[in-house]
Amino acid sequence: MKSYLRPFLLEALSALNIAAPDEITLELPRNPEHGDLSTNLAMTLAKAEKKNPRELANALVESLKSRIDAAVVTDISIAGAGFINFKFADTFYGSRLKSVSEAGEAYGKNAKGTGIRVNVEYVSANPTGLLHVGHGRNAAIGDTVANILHWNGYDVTREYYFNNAGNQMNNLGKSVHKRYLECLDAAKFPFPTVEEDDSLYRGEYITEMGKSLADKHGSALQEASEENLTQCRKAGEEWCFAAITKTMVRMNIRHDVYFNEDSLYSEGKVADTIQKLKEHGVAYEKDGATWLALSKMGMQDDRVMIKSSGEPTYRLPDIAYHHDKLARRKFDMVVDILGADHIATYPDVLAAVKALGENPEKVRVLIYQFVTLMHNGEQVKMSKRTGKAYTLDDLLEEFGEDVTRFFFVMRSNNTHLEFDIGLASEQSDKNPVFYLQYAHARISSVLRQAEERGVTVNASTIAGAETTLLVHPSEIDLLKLILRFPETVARAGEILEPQVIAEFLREVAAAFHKFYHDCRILGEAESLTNARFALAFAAKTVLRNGLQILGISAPEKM
RNA sequence: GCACCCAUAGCUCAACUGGAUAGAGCAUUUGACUACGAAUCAAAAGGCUAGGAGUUCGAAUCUCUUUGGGUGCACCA
Repeated sequence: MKSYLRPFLLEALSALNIAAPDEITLELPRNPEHGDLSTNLAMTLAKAEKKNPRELANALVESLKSRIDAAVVTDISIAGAGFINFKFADTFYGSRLKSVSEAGEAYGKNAKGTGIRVNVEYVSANPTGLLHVGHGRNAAIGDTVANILHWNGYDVTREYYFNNAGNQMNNLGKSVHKRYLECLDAAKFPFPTVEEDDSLYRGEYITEMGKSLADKHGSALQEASEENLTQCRKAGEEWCFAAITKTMVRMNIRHDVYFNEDSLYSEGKVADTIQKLKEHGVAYEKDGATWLALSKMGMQDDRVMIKSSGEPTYRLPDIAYHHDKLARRKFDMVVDILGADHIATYPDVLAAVKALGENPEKVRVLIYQFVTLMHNGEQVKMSKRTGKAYTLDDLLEEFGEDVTRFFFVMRSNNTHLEFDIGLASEQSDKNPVFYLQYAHARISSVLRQAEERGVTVNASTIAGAETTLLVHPSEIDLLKLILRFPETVARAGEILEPQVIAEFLREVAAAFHKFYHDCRILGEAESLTNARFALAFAAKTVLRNGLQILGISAPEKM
């Protein structure tokens, strides 16, 4: 609809000698009495043109009426302070249904991002343990955003920044070694309590690793030498990596690139970065440490990049990593998915990237708020002390990948997410995932029955259908939604919010259920049945494609 | 103490980045299966968008401020 009107609006503007604004906003009015689309063009231009908005609107409407086919747009009117409202003919929607069958599995895609290489980095959990619930939201958002960008035509690389260097990894090695010792002789080498050493990892998986090392090597690794600790660390890293990828696969997620942090060191990129920062005058030495001069870049305090001990802080490899993505690998756009606890860290990195001559606007940082697990109205606490926490695997085990993924993206990124365990396990109308899937299964069921009656419904059904027969309000509502899918994908691609897709699909499902309730499909006159087959098939296409973007299955039966 | 995020129906959240009468789901109440899946549909009720001031044709949205939550403020990541 919008794409139908835009050219006419541009023509009308130029006929009136008015420069077109960058963006012509066309909106769906909340109130259906205001027509099917509306624009505030006259109001936004009134000031610059020094005209009364309504006067301007009048001129525009006159000009539009002479250009637009009255059989397609049945009414163009002015309302309120100067809104121009458009009313489309009911038959217009049906006539556009062909676009669904022509595109098929690609319906909803656009080519906006053609030729633009984008790197989406998500999950990126340290290989020091199992993925927990928070990582789940990161994973679901990241993967869905990657899908959304793909549907917008971008050339997408899915990347996992594998944080396998640094202090946390050493702590992992130490923890495994202590468990290993405990396994050899618990009396002689008791595992330290939290009070004694709070840097240790305490999950059961550490004990498991210690045990397997003890089985394999006996007492050979007993000495806490660097060599032995390295071996423990390696074993821990491998174990965690295997566990993490397994969880990802289960969630229907496959990264294209696992970028190892330690490669930044081994390939000299960290050293190179610090060198370049110094050349640009934004790094200096003080008190035996190397600092990033953020105060020179309009920020408050300088921060340490290399500690006086010689170890880098997280900041330095992060800068090197982003510089690598932009300068060496030349991505046109870089998307980072970060939890709210990292909100204060990325401006440093962006400032440094800018100092290195790259455009920080190429980096889009998506911050998501935390997840609280709720059960019977009470918060499920996670315990650091015992190392026991609800893992992502637990959720997948209990609810399956569809429900888990959906719950993580059904709220906008920037709102706290309540993951209601009771609701997720409910296989009923309360559970929004089933609502969507049920609509898809219901359509599938009808199409199966058509098949039994010797009618195969497919894309050519739409091409051959008499769509002018689709005039029931429920049919029109469903048609409108189906046709809005491409612009919804485009919008999701602009704001990078998966929730937009989830909410849209809920609307489509609701419109289908209502249509199904109000209008019979089977057993009507052949032409009407066929038209409704076409509509149902189009709805199924939208649901299937949309669910695919969310990484959720579209079942034929439930 | 300083910075960032948030506050919308009883609960969980929307509101197309400034548009017209703020919308959904759940919960509550009440209706609809002798025809395609009732995991569905329909109806009712529910609001001074936390409080206050400002910006303009127009504010839940932008600015300031008060209150009440979250997060971060290391030579941790």
